[in-house]
Amino acid sequence: MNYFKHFDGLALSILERMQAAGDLPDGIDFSRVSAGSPRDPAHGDVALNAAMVLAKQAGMKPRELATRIAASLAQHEDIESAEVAGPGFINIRAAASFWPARLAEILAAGRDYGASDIGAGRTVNVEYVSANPTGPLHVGHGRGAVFGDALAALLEKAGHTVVREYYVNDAGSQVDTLAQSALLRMREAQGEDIGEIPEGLYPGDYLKAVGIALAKLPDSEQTLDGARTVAVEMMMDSIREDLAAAGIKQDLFSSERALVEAGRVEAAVAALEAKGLVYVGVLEPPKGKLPDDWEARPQTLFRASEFGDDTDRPLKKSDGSWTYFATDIAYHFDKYERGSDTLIDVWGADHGGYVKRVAAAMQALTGKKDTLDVKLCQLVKLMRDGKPVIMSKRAGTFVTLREVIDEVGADVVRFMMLTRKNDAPLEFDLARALEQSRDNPVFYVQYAHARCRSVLRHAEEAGADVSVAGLAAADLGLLNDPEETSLVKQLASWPRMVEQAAEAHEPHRVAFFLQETAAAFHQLWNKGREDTTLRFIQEDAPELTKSRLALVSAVTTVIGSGLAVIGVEAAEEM
RNA sequence: GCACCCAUAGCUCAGCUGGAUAGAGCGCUGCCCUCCGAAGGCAGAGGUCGCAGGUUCGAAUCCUGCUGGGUGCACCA
Repeated sequence: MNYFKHFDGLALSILERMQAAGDLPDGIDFSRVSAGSPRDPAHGDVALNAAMVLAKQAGMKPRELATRIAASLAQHEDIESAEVAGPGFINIRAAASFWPARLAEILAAGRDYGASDIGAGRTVNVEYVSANPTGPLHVGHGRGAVFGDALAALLEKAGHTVVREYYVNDAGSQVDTLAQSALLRMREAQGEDIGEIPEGLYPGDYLKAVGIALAKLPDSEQTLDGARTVAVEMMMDSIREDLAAAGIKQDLFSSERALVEAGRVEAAVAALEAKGLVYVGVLEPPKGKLPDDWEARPQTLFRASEFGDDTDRPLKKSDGSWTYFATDIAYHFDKYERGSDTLIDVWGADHGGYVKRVAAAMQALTGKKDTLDVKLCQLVKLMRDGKPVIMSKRAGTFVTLREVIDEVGADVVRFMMLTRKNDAPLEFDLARALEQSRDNPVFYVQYAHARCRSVLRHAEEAGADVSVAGLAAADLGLLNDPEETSLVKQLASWPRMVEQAAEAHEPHRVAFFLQETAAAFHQLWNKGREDTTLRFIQEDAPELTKSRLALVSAVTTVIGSGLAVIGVEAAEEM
């Protein structure tokens, strides 16, 4: 249960009753009424803004209205008190039984705790990674991969049906370059001295294996077409291995080539044409510094500027073939027509300039403004002990995702990639990621979980029943220390976190929530060092011990549930 | 020149879609191991939320204009 929504609902039903009784005018807008947490926990458990938001429409003073709402709220069995404070806040204190009930809920739900139905089964398509099949994944791809994967899991937890998709750019000139590079490696494999790899071809050693494979094929398949197929297949295999090593799961690998061959581009452009949004024209030269080879020429254009883009955009190249943009329109339209009403693309920040035109095309085709949400991931700066790791594609020393995973492990990579919001650059320090200290968020969260497990093991050795069923039988009302209640509140806010992070498409919030939860637990733990009556295991008080073990168990549940969204294993021991 | 993103403690960053006295970590100062894991925790110092306006009961958050940084800017993918 999202308990904020619960109290929100209580308030709304009171407001509706007041309206029915004529105490509030009809047609009043309740949509801005919402429950939040009070700045100071001493104020109560939940703060309600209803009176301040509605005062003007109701023609009443905020505090006056608040007093009346509060009086009704205080009647409810879940509410111990409702007090008016400040400019018109209603501070609600939940009934004594409320928090133990949340704890019981956590224990009963297990790892599913936090699941929500706000998605209502609607289908969301999350497209991520989609790296060109021309080489191994690098660290930047890794960020998008983790982000997309965690977002997909988050949306699923919030009740959406999710399609996790990878768009394979297996058509176009980059793949031709790949094929040519592979053919060169084939000649190398056949014993020819190929010397330096010419400028414009891919120099990476990873293509040697492709060359060897090509050399084994019959002559009839040692063509550009054959090389294209083999190279893309082998590159995708290696990418899939990298993804598997990172624990990234994708349901669908869509082929650009297949899309083009199925005539989807013509269909999408025809759909735009039917709306009168395609024409042949000459674009203004770009402002500022002009490309050397710029020349005015007539092109087939899409009226992107009518949908918020800066200029109209070409659909055809000068040789008459489709632009990448045209196939991309077709691809996005295809995803939409396959039944996803929301499309999320996870891109590198270097594609930022491309967002508007795709969004424009989607708006033109669907008539809706917000079907597409593009999440741009900023650069990952790889560090070691505070010093940047030198990355250079030219020198062949660029760091692959695989290398980083091999060094620090997939769990660490996944967590670290979510310690910044997607639109901020991320510094990833390889040394710090393995450090066992407060500095290292992955460790800190894992440590909290391991500590909990350790307590439960100790209790079990001492003969306590730490099974979920055993703990559920505990008298959870015995947990009345403020530190304990505040930890329960933290745990109980997980369902709301899931909903908010899912709505905002921001999986990093889960990583921060986990750190806060871990901190709340470590805090309580250390309280027990100073005040022995606060320790979880009280030998002379088995009932109290049981209820405290239930709390500890709930901590493992919530941390485990959060880590599952990120795709990180919860540690039993460190 | 234009578009998008960013600007919050000395440093690295959160900030619940507009709420009350803006929060963590690192660093600094002083503390806490006879103990279920000190691989942790407590307390203190540290802020004109880049600047200037605007919107309203209320702005770090929304709008406008600046300043400073990042990214990208015919037909490439």
